[in-house]
Amino acid sequence: MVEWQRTHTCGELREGHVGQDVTLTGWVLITRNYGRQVFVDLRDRYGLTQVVFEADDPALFEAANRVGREWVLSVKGTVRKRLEGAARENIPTGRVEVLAKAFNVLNECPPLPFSVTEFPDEEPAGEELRLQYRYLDLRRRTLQRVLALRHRMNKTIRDFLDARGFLELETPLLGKSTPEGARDYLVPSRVFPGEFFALPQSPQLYKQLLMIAGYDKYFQIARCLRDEDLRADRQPEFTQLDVEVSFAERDDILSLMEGLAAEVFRTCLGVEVPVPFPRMTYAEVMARYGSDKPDLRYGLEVVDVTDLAAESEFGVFKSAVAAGGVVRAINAVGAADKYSNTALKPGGELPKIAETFKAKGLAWMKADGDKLTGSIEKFFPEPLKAKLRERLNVKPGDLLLFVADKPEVAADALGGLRAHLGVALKLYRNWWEEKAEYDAAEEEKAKAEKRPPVPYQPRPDQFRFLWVVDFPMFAWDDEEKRWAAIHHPFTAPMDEDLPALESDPGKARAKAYDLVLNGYEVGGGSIRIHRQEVQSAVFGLLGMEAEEARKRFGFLLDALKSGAPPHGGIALGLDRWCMLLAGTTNIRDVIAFPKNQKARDLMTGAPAPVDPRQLKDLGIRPA
RNA sequence: GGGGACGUAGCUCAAUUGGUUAGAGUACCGGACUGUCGAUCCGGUGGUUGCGGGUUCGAGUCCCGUCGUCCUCGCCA
Repeated sequence: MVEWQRTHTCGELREGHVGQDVTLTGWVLITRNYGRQVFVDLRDRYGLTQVVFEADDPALFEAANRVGREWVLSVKGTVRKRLEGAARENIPTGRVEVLAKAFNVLNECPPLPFSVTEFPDEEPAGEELRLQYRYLDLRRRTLQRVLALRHRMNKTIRDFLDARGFLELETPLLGKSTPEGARDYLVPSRVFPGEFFALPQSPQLYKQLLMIAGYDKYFQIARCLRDEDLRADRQPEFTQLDVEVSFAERDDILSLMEGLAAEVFRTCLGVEVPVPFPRMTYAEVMARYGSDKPDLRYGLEVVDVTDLAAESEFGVFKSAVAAGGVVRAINAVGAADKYSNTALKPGGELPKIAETFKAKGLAWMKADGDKLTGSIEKFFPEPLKAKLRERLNVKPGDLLLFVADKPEVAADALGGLRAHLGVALKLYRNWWEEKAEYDAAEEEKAKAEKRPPVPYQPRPDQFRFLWVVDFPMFAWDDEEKRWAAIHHPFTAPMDEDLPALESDPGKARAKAYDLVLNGYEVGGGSIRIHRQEVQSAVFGLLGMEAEEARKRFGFLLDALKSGAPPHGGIALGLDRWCMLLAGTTNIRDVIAFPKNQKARDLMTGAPAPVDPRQLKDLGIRPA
C-alpha cells in the first residue's frame, strides 16, 4: 500500500481541477455496476465525489467490483469532466468525476445493522438501534451537519464574549453536594471512605466566588449533571453557557445576551432576530398564557372570567369563586367542529389534558351561529352571555373552554390546553417543517431547470424570543411544609421587596429572569445576593438553621463578607439552543453520545456493575 | 412513582372478525448488462412475531405478567 494520503476532500473537486491527478479518501456510499463501468460514490464529511472504474484495466475493475458499502478507500485517479448530459447540478462536485487508476482498500465493512445513506424516502432506523451503534449514526450526513453547527455555535459564543473582555475559566467537576435542587450524581472518595464528591448541577457557586475574586467577566461552556427523570429536551448531562458579570444589573445581562443571541442566529442560521426581546413579568405570562415559558408564535390567550362566572347560576363556578378560586377561559378559535361533544365530556380528549394538570374538570360552550350551546349554557342568562362573548371575542364556530380552580391550577391546566391546542389546531409551524416542504419542491424545480437548488432561508418571525422577569422568590412546598427557592437560594430579592422577605415571603419578587424561545426555556439567571446578612436571611427562610447554613455554605458566607461585589449572570441551555438551530425537538439529536430516557448509554451499556475490589477500595457495600 | 404509545426478516413496514405455508420494499448473495448516479432486469438466502404464562379446535392478533424503547405528569433550586 503506497501513497494513500488524500490530496483533496470528497467535496472539493470542480471543473477547474479537470486533468489533475488526485487522491481521495472516504467511505463508499454506494456502488453502481454497469457492466463496463463501476461507479463508486465516495463520501467524507465534506461531500461526495463520483469515482469511475473502467473495464480497460481488468485487474482494477475486478477489484472495484468487490467493493461494498461503507468500505474505506483511497483512490488515485484523474479528474475529468463528466460526459455530456451526465452532469449533476444538485451537488457541488456534480460536473466532474475521478477516473480511477489505482486504489487501496483501507478497511472493509460488513453489511451494517442499518443504512447510513439517508435517501429522501428512506425511513431512518429506530432510535434505539441508532444509539446502540452511535458511531454509525454519526456517519449520517444529518448528524455530521448538526455537530458542525454545534461547533459553529460554540465558536461564535467564544468569539463574541472574548471580544467583550470575558475570560473563559474552568471550575471543578468534583465538588460538594448542595441541598435543594436536583439529585446529585455522587463520586465516592477513596481517601475518605464514606465521603462523596458531587458532580456539579451547574458551576453556580464557583462563578460567584470568581466574581468575589475579581474576575468581573467570566464565562464557561460547562457540563452540568442532574440525576432526574428525562424528557425529550432533557439529558442527565447537558451543556450550559455559564456567564457571570460583576457590577452588573439585570438589564446589563439581558442586553448582553440579546447581542449574543443575535450573533448566534446570524452566523448559524443567517437570521437577523430583532432585539431587544420583549419582556413580560412572571405574573403576566402566567395569567395570559398559563405557562412561564409560553410559545408566542400563536395567540390563544387565557382570559379571566371570574367576575362573570360568579354571576352565573352554575354551581361549579360559583363554589369555586366562593372558595377564593378563579374561572379562566380559552377561546379555541374555530374549533367547535373539531371537538365533538363526546370529546369534551369527562374522560374525553380535552378534559383528560386538563385533569393531567390537576384540574377537576373542563367546562365548555360552543358558538353555534350567534348562539352559545353546551350543557352549561343554561346557567348563563342572556346579558351575561353577551358579556362573555365580548370578553372572549367570540365568533361563530368558536369553542370556549373553562377551568374553575385555584389560580395556579387554572393557569397550569389552561396553559397545558393552550399548548395542546397549538399543535392540534396547527396554530403555528416549526421552521424546519416549512424547510422540508420547500426543499422537496425546490429539489424538483432545480432538477427540471438544471441548476443547483437554492437553500432554504429561515425568517426572523419564526423565532419568538421572550424575557420572563420578576419571578417570585419562593414557592410554598406543600409536601415539605416550607418555602422553596424558585430560582436558587443565591438569587437576590428585588430591593423594594426586601421587607416582604420577613412579612410575606410569598409576595417577595426575585431579580431573576428566564429567556424563552418558541416555548422552550433556553436560559435563566439572576442578580445574586452579595451581602452576607441577606444570604443568611434567605437560608433561614428556606428552613436552614444558622448552624447548618454555616456547615454547608460557610465558605460562601465568609466570601460574601470579604469584599463581594454586586454581581449577576445567566446560564443558557446550549443543547436546547442547538436543537432549535438544527430544527429538531429531540435533544439527543444534537449530542454526539447521548443517554436514553432512562439515562443509560446504549452503546457502552453504562452504567454498569463494577469489580467488587473497586467497591472495597472505596469502602462501599452494594445494597 | 403515575398515564399513554409501540415491539413481526439485518432495516422500514404489512398481515381482514382469532383461521391455510406470516408477506412487501430494502439490504445481502448469485447472474445479465457500454455512462450510471438510490441504475435496471432475472433468481436466491433470510422469521423463537421481545420474553413467559393463559384463553381457544386454532393466537402475530384476545387476556395476565415481564423486559425494552419513546412521549408525558410528578420531578428537574
